[in-house]
Amino acid sequence: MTAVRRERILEQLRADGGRVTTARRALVTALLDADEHVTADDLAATVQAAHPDVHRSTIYRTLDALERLGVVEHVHLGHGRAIYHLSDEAHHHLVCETCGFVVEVPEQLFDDLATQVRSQYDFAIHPRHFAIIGRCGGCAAAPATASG
Amino acid sequence: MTAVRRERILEQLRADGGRVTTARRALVTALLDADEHVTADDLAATVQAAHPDVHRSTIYRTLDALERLGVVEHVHLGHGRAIYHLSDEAHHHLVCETCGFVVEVPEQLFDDLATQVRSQYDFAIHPRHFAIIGRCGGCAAAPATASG
DNA sequence: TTAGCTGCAAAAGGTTTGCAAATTA
DNA sequence: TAATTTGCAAACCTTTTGCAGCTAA
Repeated sequence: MTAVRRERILEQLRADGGRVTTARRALVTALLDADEHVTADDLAATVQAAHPDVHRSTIYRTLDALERLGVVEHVHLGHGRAIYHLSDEAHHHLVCETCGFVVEVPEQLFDDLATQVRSQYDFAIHPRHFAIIGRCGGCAAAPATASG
Repeated sequence: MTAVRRERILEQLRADGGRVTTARRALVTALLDADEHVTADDLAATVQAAHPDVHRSTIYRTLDALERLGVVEHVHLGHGRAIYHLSDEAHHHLVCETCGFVVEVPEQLFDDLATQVRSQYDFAIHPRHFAIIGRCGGCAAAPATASG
C-alpha cells in the first residue's frame, strides 16, 4: 500500500512538469517509511544509506518541491531545526522545553481557538507550522533549561 | 517613567552579580524604546547608532542575561529569526504567512486550550515561545508564499 | 583586586544558491 | 531536444564561542 502512495506522489511530481529521479524516488520512500518527526538530516541519512551520492541540497530542493505540491509540510520544533512529514498526517506538536519530548495532538483541539481568532481578529490560524512549547508531566517538577 | 523602569532593570542585573556597562545600558534603553517585534539585529542597530563599537555578540550575550533574569523573552517568528520583548508585555503572536503582518493577541485566548491540554495530555503549554502561523484577513484571497 | 564584560575573529548549524554536467520526458 | 535535476562547493544568516584585554564594583 505504501507502494501505491509512493507512485501517486511521484505522479504528482510528473503532473507538475517535474521529473522523477532516483533521488526523488528514494526521498519519497524515506518519507513514507519514516517515523514522525524526521529532520532533513534524518531523511538525508536514510536516502544516503541506499544512494550515497545524493546530496543534502537535493534533499532540501525535493522537499521544497513536495511542499509546493502540498504533499509534505515542515514544522519548526525549536532553534533552527525543522521536521518534515506528509500533509495527510497533520497534527500539532507540543514540545517539552525541558526534555524535548514531542506530544502529538489532534487538530480539533484548536478548533475553538481558531473560531475565536477568526471572528475577533480576522485571522485564519494554521498553527501547524510551529510547535507549541511547554512542559511535559514528567518534567513538571524539574527546572527548565533548553527551549530554543 | 521609562527611566525608572530602566534603572529597575539595571538594578536587577547588579543584584544578580552582574555589571552595568555602557553596552548594557544602551541595550536596555533600546528595549524600552522599541516597538514590538524587534530582532537582535534591530536592537544592535539601535544600540550602535549611539555606540558604534558595541558588537553583536554583546547584544546576544546581554539579551541572554536579561532572559535568564526573566526581564525579556524571545519568540520565533519564522526561519531562524527571533524577536525580543520585555516579559511584562507578554502576549501571543499570529503571523500572516503571506504578508508577514503580526497580530498580537492576549494570553487568555489560550486558556481553554491550555486547560484541555493539561487534563488530556498532562502537558503544560507555554505557547508564547513560537508564533502561530496563518493568514490575515487582507491576504485571505491571495495565494500563500512566504512562511518559514 | 577580581569577577564579570567586551570586541574581535572564527565557527557552528541549518539551509540556500550558482554552475556546469547529467538526466528525464 | 529541451527543460529539469543533480552534485559540488561556496555562501548565507542568525547565533555562539574562545580568548585576551578592559572595567565595574
